[in-house]
Amino acid sequence: MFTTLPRKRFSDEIVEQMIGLIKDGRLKPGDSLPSEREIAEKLGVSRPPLREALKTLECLGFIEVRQRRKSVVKSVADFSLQNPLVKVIQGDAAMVVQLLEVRKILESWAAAEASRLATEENIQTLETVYQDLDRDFRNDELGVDADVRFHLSIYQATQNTVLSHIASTLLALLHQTQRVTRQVMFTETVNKERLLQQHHAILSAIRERNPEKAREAILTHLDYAESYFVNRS
Amino acid sequence: MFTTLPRKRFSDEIVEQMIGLIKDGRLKPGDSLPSEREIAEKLGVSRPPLREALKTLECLGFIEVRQRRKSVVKSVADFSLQNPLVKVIQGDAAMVVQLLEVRKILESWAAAEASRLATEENIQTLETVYQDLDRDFRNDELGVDADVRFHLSIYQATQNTVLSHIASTLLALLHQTQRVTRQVMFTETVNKERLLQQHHAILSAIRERNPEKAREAILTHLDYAESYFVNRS
DNA sequence: ATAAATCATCTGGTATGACCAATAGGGCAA
DNA sequence: TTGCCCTATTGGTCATACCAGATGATTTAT
Repeated sequence: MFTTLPRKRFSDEIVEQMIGLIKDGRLKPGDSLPSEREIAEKLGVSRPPLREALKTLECLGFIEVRQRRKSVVKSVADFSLQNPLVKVIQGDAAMVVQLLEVRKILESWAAAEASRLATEENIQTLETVYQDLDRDFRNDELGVDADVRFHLSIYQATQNTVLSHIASTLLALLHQTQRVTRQVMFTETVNKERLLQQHHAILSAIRERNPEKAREAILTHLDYAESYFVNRS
Repeated sequence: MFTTLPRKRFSDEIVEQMIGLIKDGRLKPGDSLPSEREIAEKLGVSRPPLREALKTLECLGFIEVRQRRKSVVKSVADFSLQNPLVKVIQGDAAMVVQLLEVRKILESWAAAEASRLATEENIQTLETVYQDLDRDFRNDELGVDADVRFHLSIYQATQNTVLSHIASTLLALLHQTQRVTRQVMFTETVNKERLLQQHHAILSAIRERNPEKAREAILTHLDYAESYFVNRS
């Protein structure tokens, strides 16, 4: 007779509504949100539930909340550097290896698929990021950011949004662990050259639209990273 | 000289601390947390930031917050049915296909790996879940829960925690969309038989420790699901 | 004695209003 | 024009209060 009313928490409803706005394009990446007080008033809720909703959205990677600045809508592309899940994996060598394993599976497929489906724009992005990586290395920087962006760009070139979203989570996990590994790695200059060359191979393969080559290039790269990590531990 | 103090938000610190407790095993899946007021007092913070921390933990899949009940620690295994990300994918046919694509990649690998690494316990779990699925079907239920558990069990049998965690997110997305698809699917009884047989094939292959067969069985299953979904849309 | 109804208590969800620290932007002074 | 300072505004936090529903023990009726 009567359908039970949802009685959902306000925060969840707000989350849904805002995701809807983002999906519809009424909120675009880069847009900044009004202040919390303003949003709360417009929605007719108080700040605490609103803040919980923002927390959730931050957690899901849709927005970035910055102290004393307005929150901004992120692109799914922007990986969340402060993902708390990082804490789970950090310092756990076994998990780093497991993470690499998962990356091998997904990224080898992504590279092959990107070779087929990448748009000109996707390839342009990859080239740019590669240049950034090259510059970072020459400036004796670790280039972790550029590296993560490079791999993320590959995922995006598959035109698979779901995959991109998962990848951004995975790579955020990577971001922290990388920093330590690389510091050791770069005590030998040759490693830099090798890494750069591996990335170049991946880029070339995708540009040449050669799926098999791209897959192999990625696997070579990840195997190299893994062997280095395993030997170090 | 002086290291800059973190000045992190309380909520983030709480999240880290609780994840630490879970990692250390001092909080085990199934344990119920004290009440919010109690935790807040012990931590020396007020409820709002504490609640934001709990929101984050819920979002990450570590705990489940239930109205008027105490929050409980979840196993990474337990997929969160109310994952807000569901709302993004829901009703978006393109994303459902993308999701299936990602599952093919991960799950075919997982099935093969499970065939190699599954413990006796893992296989026992799979058998039990398969029986549940069979029972549900015979009782004219949709068996979405059992289905999700079945596939999740395969991921867990790979002994890769990172993968299991990702999978639980993916399968939570699936959970909602499945319900609709199946209702249509089961208007024809033959589909039930076929699904059951496909699951049995997967189970058998893993039990026989035959990675290639397991991989093929999974792909057959997912291809079947995809074709059904694509034709329906 | 047992089963059912009752009620105080506890829970999470929300509201309100206040304060803090740090930033951004405008106005002021040089 | 340039550089500094001040203030309004922002997110982060606290304290308190109230609500509605679940819990569990107590009381009541059988």
